[in-house]
Order: sequence, then structure tokens, then C-alpha cells
Amino acid sequence: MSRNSEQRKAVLAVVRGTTCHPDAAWIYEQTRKEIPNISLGTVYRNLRHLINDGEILELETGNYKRYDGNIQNHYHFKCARCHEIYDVDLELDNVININNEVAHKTGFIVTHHYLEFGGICKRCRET
Amino acid sequence: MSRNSEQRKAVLAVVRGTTCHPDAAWIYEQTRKEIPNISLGTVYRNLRHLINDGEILELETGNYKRYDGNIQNHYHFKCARCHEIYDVDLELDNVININNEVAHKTGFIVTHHYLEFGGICKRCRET
DNA sequence: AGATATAATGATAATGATTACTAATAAATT
DNA sequence: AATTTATTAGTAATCATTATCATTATATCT
Ligand SMILES: [Mn+2]
Ligand SMILES: [Mn+2]
Ligand SMILES: [Zn+2]
Ligand SMILES: [Zn+2]
Repeated sequence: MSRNSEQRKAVLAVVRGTTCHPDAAWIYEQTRKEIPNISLGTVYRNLRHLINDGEILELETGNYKRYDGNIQNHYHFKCARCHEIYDVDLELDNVININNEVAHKTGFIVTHHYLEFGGICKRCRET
Repeated sequence: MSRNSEQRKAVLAVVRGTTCHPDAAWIYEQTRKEIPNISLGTVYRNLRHLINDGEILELETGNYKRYDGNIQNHYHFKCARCHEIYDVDLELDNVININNEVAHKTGFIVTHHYLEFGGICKRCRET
């Protein structure tokens, strides 16, 4: 059974405390402000643990992984210039039916879907 | 300007000749059947080149990247058990409008979107 | 066709993110 | 307080991908 270590609580607090979809290195730097001698391996280990427990989400973004403390269903926008990831709260009428539609067409069990938009964000557009 | 080397043609043919969304190692093995002494670095170099030219697509899938010779707009289904990626040809009524909707809501320039479904594929379900 | 310029190659070293290892520590339970 | 064992810090190892560099081959130009 899992033990609620100070390190795990600190990592979870950092991931939940931002909307910037940070990577492990950033989470490590932030966590060090609370626990200066925490090791990078501990950060990775706890991130994996929290993912397995369903407490945070992992985003697959090319070279390195990013993490999301918001486990509610929502979408993302990734800027091609600054690579920042923004949350997109979108009320798609057919979002709920879309999984069933694919399940019906393919015969697969469809449990979820990821939707990511791409382009240029407002800040990058104005520079 | 780019030179159409035998190696580049072979890599492109391999990626176009399958629907299995292969990784670099698999493409390397297949290309070696035509060019036995091709190097893995050359495969990577050409994959990157072909991506920059818009001739193939790169899929961000966790540990390693996968490639797709089908550059038409289509969606994917990733099986959580066997990790295979299937194409999903889906007629979303408002596929074109969905980008505009996000653009309008956010003020971003939205050029594209990726949609990936997850669950258990038919073959894995039956075993 | 032959000479030229340089993009591309093969071989290998380097990089960077993530994971594995291990002796020491600390959270939960009795 | 004693016990159990999950977790940690520190470090080594792994794995996919990229960089380096001397050599080769492709496109272009006489
Ligand atoms: Mn998010
Ligand atoms: Mn595809
Ligand atoms: Zn941006
Ligand atoms: Zn499967």
C-alpha cells in the first residue's frame, strides 16, 4: 500500500498548482523550493505513481512528457511557435456521441479520446 | 536543394507501403531489405527531411515516435493493450467548423487538430 | 561526357529524457 | 516503541534520437 510521503504530496501540489502543463524538469525545480534535496528520480517516480493512481494526466508531446493536474475532460491547443499548451474548454455537441460512433464503426471498445488543436497563439501572433 | 537519393526513396516507399504507423527501428529493418548497408542515422535523417517536406506525418506516441505515410486528414485509434494504431476514417459533420470555433473562442490561429481515440481493439478484446 | 559543387551517406560518438539500482530512511501498523 | 517495507537520494544505466566528420554520390554546369 502506498505511503503518502512529503515528496509525493509536494509533487502533486506543484502539478495541481499550475495550468502550464509542465515537464518533469520544471516540476523538479518547483518542488525543490519546498524540499531542496529532493532528487529528480523521486520526481519521476512519483509522477508515474500519480498517473497510475489517476490523480494526474500525462501528455505525449514529442521529446519529453508533460503533466496535467486537471483530470476533467478537456482539450488542448499547442502553439507551433512557443510550444505552450493551453486548455480549451469546448462544448462539442457531439463529443459524447463521438466515442460511440467510432465504437460502432470499428467494433472496438472506445473509452476516451484526446483532441489537440494546433496553430499560433495570441501572444505569438502579436510579435 | 535536396537530392533524391536511393536511401530517401527507399525510406519513403517503406513508410508509404504500410498502414501500421511504424517506428524508426521497423522502417530501418524494412529498408535494409533493399539497401542492406543503410545506416540507422540515415533513416532518421530522411524521416526528418520527409516530415519537413510534408511528405509524411509524425505521430507523438510516448517513448518513441511513429510515422504515417497517409497525409490525408484522418484520425487514429490506439489500443491500450497491444499499442497498435489503427486509422479511423470519420465523417465529422463540423470538422472544418471545429477549428474555427476554437479560433473564435480563443483568438488563436487554428490550423489543424489531432484526434486520437483510445480503448481496446477488436483482436485484443477477443483474447 | 567530364568537371564541379555540395547534399547526403555510413560509422560512430554524443546527447537528453527517463528508468533501474542500492543502501539508507521514514511512513504506517501493531 | 518495535516492526515492516514503501520510499528516498544519489548515481549508474538505458534507449531513442541527434551530431560529427571524412567519404561518396547526385544534380548542375560547362
Ligand atoms: Mn490541460
Ligand atoms: Mn494514420
Ligand atoms: Zn505561442
Ligand atoms: Zn489491441
